[in-house]
Formats: sequence, structure tokens, C-alpha cells
Amino acid sequence: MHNFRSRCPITSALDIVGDKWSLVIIKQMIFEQKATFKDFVDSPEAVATNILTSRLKMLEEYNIIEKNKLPSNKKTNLYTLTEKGLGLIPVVTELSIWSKNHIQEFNSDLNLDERLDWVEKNRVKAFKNIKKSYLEFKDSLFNVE
Amino acid sequence: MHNFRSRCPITSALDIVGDKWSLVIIKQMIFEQKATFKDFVDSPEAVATNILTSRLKMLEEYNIIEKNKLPSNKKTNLYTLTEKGLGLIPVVTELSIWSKNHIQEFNSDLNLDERLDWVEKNRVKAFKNIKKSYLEFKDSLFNVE
DNA sequence: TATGATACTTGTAAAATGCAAGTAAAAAGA
DNA sequence: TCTTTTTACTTGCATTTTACAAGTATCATA
Repeated sequence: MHNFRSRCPITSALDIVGDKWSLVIIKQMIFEQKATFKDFVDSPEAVATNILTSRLKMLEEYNIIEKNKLPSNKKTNLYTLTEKGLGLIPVVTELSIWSKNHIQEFNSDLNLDERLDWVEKNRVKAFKNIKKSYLEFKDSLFNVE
Repeated sequence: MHNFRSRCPITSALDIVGDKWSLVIIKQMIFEQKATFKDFVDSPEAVATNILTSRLKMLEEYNIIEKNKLPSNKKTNLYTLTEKGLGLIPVVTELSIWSKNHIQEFNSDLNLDERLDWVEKNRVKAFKNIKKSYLEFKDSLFNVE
């Protein structure tokens, strides 16, 4: 299925989500509540449609995301994170903390959430909150109100 | 200097270290005490020399690593992490935790450190320990015994 | 039942990475 | 001191990944 570069867990994780787009797509799901193909295309990052198609397919094959439809709409796919995908919350959150602390000198108009300082001081609690609020969002997608 | 895809801190971090090799090189420094050009080339991942050259240059430009020589050896460069580079310890460590929990089904002979379960339960302390032990290693490089 | 939206596919260009070979300078060995 | 080996690269070309533009089939909406 995949040619792993080594037996190292870190390298192997990067062999799966270490391309140019996977973690961007995943953070859009977690922090920007994006779920449809159009959601991703319309984002500021503006991934190309062919890349998006191949990344979504691959993330689904690895059980990082799942693809569903609502009974009321046979067209629109809803892409959501699985438990395995939610396991990446700490990874992307740590990237945002690193950015906050070190990247402003290179990208001066970073859009930093003011809660990030709190997140850095309360990691475990923050990861839990982020996961909980994602699961509520996911629920709300399928239990149409 | 760099064309950032968006104002998102996570995307911007990935614009810097989100290529195929940067985080692998950084984890080799942190967890495998690699410091010379040869160290990286000789690793299981076996990065190509032209890629390695360009990545080391780029990481140095971003002040993630620094390049030094010992007075006793005018040939061998020692590449080590700066404070900014050490800030990526949580990122690569979280990748290894995710791997431990979710990747074995795809790469069955992962080389998992038995301390990883402890690390997952004591994140902040673990990050500190990893940083401390790296700084001791870095010291030992320059204070030749 | 026309119109637009959604989720794609296809083709080609550009960029990143991989591979093999070579090189210059320093270090180590005879 | 002279030769050999090691280190840190560079160069050229093949392959893979990503980017961009355009098109298409199906479904939803008016």
C-alpha cells in the first residue's frame, strides 16, 4: 500500500500525512468546520480540485476521514474526521503554537487566535475541548435541525 | 522570501517545514543525535545529498538550525537546533504518539520507544526532558571531552 | 424544465524530489 | 610528505508530485 521510508514512527506518520496538503485539509476540518468538497476549494488556501480529490481518497483509505451523504441530499458529500483523524488534533495544534511563537517575523499578518496562549499552558485540556467541539459539529451535520 | 498560502498559522508553519524532508531531518537531530552531513546521509531514511543541502540551507535561513565548526576540524560542519528549532519538539513528538496509536496497522514493524506511553500521559514534562537532553548533547558536541 | 451548484476528470505545464556521478578541500594514514 | 579516505558538497537528468485550466455528469433549486 505504502512505501515507508523507515521503521521510525515519526517518519512513517509523515509518509502518510507529510505531503503538502493533507494536514492543511485536516486543520480546515478541525478549526474551520469545513466538510464538503466546495468548502475546501473555497478556502483561502485554494487547493486544486484534482489534488483535493486524491488527498480525500487517500485520507479515507487510511481511515483518517470518512465520507457520508445525508439522505436528503444525494449529491453533496460530507467529509468528516474519524477517531484516528481526531488523533491529529495535538499535531496541528502544536504547529499553531510553534507558529505563534516563531513565525510572525516571516509572515507578519498571521491570523492568531487569542486563545492560543491559554492552549499552550493547558495542552491536554485544550486538546479535549477541541475534540469535543468537533464532535458536536459533526453531530450537527448529520442531525439536521 | 516565502509565498505563504494563507494567514493561517498552521498552514504557514507547514509552508516552512511541511515538505517531505524538513521534519525528518529535525527528528533525526532531536531523537537520534545526528549533527553532521554524513550522519543524515547514513540514516535509514537516506535523504539524497542535493535535497539535504537545500533543506539544511533553508532551515538555517529560517533560524531553525545553526551551522558551526569545531576549531579542531575545519571540514566537518555541525548542524544543531536553535531555540526555534527546539520549539518543534512537541510537533514531532505528537506525530510519534499518533503513530503509536494508529499507524501500526499499516507499518507493522514500527520501532516504538517503550517510553512513548509515558510521554503521552506526561506531555509537558516529556517535552522538557527531551529539550534538556538535546541541549546536553549539543553542549557535548562543542565541549570536546 | 431550465439554471446553477457540486463533485469530480482530463490534459498539460511547472516544480519538487530522486539518482548517479563527479569534485574540492580537509583529515587520516603510511 | 605523499597518498588515500572522508566530508560536504555540485551537476545533470529522470521521475514524481503539484499547479492550472478546462471540461463533464449528476443532482438540487427555481
